[in-house]
Amino acid sequence: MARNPLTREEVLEAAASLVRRHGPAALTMRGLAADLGTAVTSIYWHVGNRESLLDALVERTVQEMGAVRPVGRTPAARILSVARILRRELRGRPHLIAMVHERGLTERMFLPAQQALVHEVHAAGLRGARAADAVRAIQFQIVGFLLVERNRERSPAQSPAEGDLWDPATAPDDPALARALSRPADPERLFLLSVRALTEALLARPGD
Amino acid sequence: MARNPLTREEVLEAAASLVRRHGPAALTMRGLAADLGTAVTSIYWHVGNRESLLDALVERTVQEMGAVRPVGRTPAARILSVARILRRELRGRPHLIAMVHERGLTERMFLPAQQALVHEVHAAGLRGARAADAVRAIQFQIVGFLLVERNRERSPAQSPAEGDLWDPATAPDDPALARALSRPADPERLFLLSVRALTEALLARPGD
DNA sequence: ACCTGAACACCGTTCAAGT
DNA sequence: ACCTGAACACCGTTCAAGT
Repeated sequence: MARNPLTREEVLEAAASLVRRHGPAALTMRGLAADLGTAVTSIYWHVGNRESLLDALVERTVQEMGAVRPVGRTPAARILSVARILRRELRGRPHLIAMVHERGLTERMFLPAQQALVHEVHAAGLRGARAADAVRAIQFQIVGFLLVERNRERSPAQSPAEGDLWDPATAPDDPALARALSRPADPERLFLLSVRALTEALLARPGD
Repeated sequence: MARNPLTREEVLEAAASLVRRHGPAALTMRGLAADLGTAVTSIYWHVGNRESLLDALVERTVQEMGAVRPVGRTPAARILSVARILRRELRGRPHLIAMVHERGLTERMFLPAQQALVHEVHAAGLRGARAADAVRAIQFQIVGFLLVERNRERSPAQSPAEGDLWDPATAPDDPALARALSRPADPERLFLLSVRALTEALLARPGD
């Protein structure tokens, strides 16, 4: 029955794996103890309580999102690459990202990306308060889009579906638009299109 | 001890009030029963169980978000007014909106707004797939921004704070930018600025 | 320093019984 | 048709006791 002494790291690892696979609701202290083959109360010795266990998982996730390396020739292209990188990272950890969001740490998670954006906006020639606005607008745009997209994926069958509302009868004067809106959106395309449009408007804007 | 017979509507009202004030975690079946002065089990007769009670609250919220009346002279102005209206509505029900989001119904909640956006984009001269893209990009932008903003508000003291990262030592070549980023963002200003910039880029873009 | 089982207060839910 | 209390299985957490 002897087993290596339990470590905090083991607890976190098992908990993270549980959350990754089945979401935070599936993480019960008793279930986790069963997974680890220890008494429930041992876990408390290592991580305090459930709340601080979740905090630790969130903290881990925030750290993991730290690396952002923009690529591309122009500032606009490099900004777009930041968007692309963030999208990929986010989509790999849906439950953990949701937990970061619930805890109000979404912004902190994106600070490294913000630094990258500052650099690019600066390279594009923006300065001062105008540069700050551009950085924040793009940051909000990227993060916001990804939150909406995640929601859409997890979403149950929608009723009424977008399609039901946009059949030709509702918009008789533009069947192509009705058709486009009744098809599911391609999120990646829409994402890149949106970031590109916003970036263009923000970088092009001259001083007033 | 006689009291009017409990109704489903009463249960929903009491539950909604509880959630509005203290969030969904504060809604326990036993606590709700105590508020209503009935046995816990009566509630089950009226609403099934906790899950479907929450579903009903969410459904209510989605319905309440139905009315959108754009105002303004130009399509761009009217789109901005839609954004403004949505922002106000959302901010009045933070907990309920979070629940809508958790249930993956954010999109459905915004269908009326989508219809309004279609109308405006159409008035601005966009047609077909291009119009559909513009509508969706703006919709994602608005919804996403509001989700991020809500997160920021609920957020605990951030460490490191934005300010810590953007002190003059970090960005020595643009003190005005460092200063701007170390001040808290003004969300309303940033929101309107972002929507305006994106709308401008999307409406101005000619066919290719 | 680390682990354990027993116990506590709290959940949501079911059910048989009442009127 | 509507309400009730008792009971069940499940939580997170504490604590005194072990090694």
